[in-house]
Amino acid sequence: MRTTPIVVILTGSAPAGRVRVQGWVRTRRDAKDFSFIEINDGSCVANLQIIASASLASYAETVSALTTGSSVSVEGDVRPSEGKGQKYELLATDVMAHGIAPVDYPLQKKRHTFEYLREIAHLRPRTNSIGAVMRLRSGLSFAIHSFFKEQGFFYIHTPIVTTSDCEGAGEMFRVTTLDINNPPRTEAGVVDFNKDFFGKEAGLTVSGQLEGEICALALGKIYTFGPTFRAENSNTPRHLAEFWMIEPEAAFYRLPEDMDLAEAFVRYLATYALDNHGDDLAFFNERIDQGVISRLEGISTSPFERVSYTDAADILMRNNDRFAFKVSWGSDLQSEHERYLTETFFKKPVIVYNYPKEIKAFYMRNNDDGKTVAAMDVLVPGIGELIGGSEREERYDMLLNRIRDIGLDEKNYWWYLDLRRYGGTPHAGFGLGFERLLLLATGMQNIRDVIPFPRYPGNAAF
RNA sequence: UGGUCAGUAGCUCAGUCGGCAGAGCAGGUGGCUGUUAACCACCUUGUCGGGGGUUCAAGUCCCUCCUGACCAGCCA
Repeated sequence: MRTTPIVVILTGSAPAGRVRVQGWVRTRRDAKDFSFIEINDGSCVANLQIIASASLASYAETVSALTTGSSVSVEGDVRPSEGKGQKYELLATDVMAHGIAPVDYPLQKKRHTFEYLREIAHLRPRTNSIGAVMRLRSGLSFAIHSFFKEQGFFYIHTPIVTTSDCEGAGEMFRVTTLDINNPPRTEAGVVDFNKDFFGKEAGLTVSGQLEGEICALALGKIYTFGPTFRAENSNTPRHLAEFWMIEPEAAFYRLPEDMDLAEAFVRYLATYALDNHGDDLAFFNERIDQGVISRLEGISTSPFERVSYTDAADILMRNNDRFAFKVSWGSDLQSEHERYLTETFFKKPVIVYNYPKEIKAFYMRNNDDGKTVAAMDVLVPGIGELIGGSEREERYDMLLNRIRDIGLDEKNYWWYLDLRRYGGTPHAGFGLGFERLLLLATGMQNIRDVIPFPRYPGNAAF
């Protein structure tokens, strides 16, 4: 007999008839002549209630031995529930245990802290919260591809191992096959990376942007969606050492089109979550964050605020008395400033654009005012920076001067400069941190709980 | 990495002024029975994060180390 997912049974317009379900026991309650068994198979947040009669052949040996966490196959007939709280239930004709969980099963029938669940990452996907996160994560991953396909973007695979550092994006993890206890050295005594596997220093990518630009200047519109690594000693609820980033890049786009794309993208994903993950969102709204659905509805329906850095700085300077760090034109926006703009002043997602060039990366396009670059950040309530993007400097001389001005070695960027020499075009793109999007979509507080196996300083178990 | 707070039973936590180690849940036994984190009664469970110090006496005060969370920085 084929197995029926619990989500299919519970969302059916009529009882599903004779079925087999397979999953894990959440709880068992014994009545006089039968037991209630609630099982969850991961297909949805809801459990299926099983009625296991004491007259079953397997009752004494199997049913009465079932504990929270045990795995079972159950066959029976779906029928309308006699009790309150569920539409259907399964009257079992056979209950078979695959594995009985001993009494030291770490997940109890009660609320656990997320800190505790991180210590048992091999079992936490069986919880309602993490299960819902992972289903939504899967759904939004699919939606990302749908959006870009609909918009005519091609999915590009940029390298994980790289020898180019996207300057300013962060510290890289080193990739090497050298013997770290006895590396080859040059006559000067420094480690000789010419003898390393790739013939030079290599690391894990901190961004696919530079390679993305290569492909955009051939295919027009592209995006990447892959793992990204930052070896920063960051200890916050918003940072991971390994995270997934979406980076679209489009030839002939300028900053306004880039902002339009970012806004349409976030709105599409919010709408997708509301339309396709209502049950999981209802769970988050009830148990995690009572504002999450209304926030997604706001994103889905109302335009983002757009404000230039200069105007944003004016707003902040008028309220300087409320900040620990006072704002003046040219200062970088601190977390408290970003959150004031999006959470207090505008109370919705805000796109800040045209930042002072001194506080932004070398590849961003200089504006004609000589002071600012065509950069933009999308700030959202509760998180701060969700997206960072820019129009790229496509003018060869301007880019070369910028590289020299800030002391980078132009030889390391020869191919990046070549793109400007051979048929360069205006182009723009941005990076969106997938886990930060999931924080927004779930209302979860810590980024370590929206990825199955989080990596952060001191932690890469599992 | 800096700042703040925390670490007590398997889990979630209380523990007052330094004076016998506690509750709920989980687990066990019995009862009840269409339950919903089932319910009722009784019972079991401790390296009070590690080390050192002060004291007649330390979960409690001091020093130190470890671990975690939050805030800040780095950014997505």
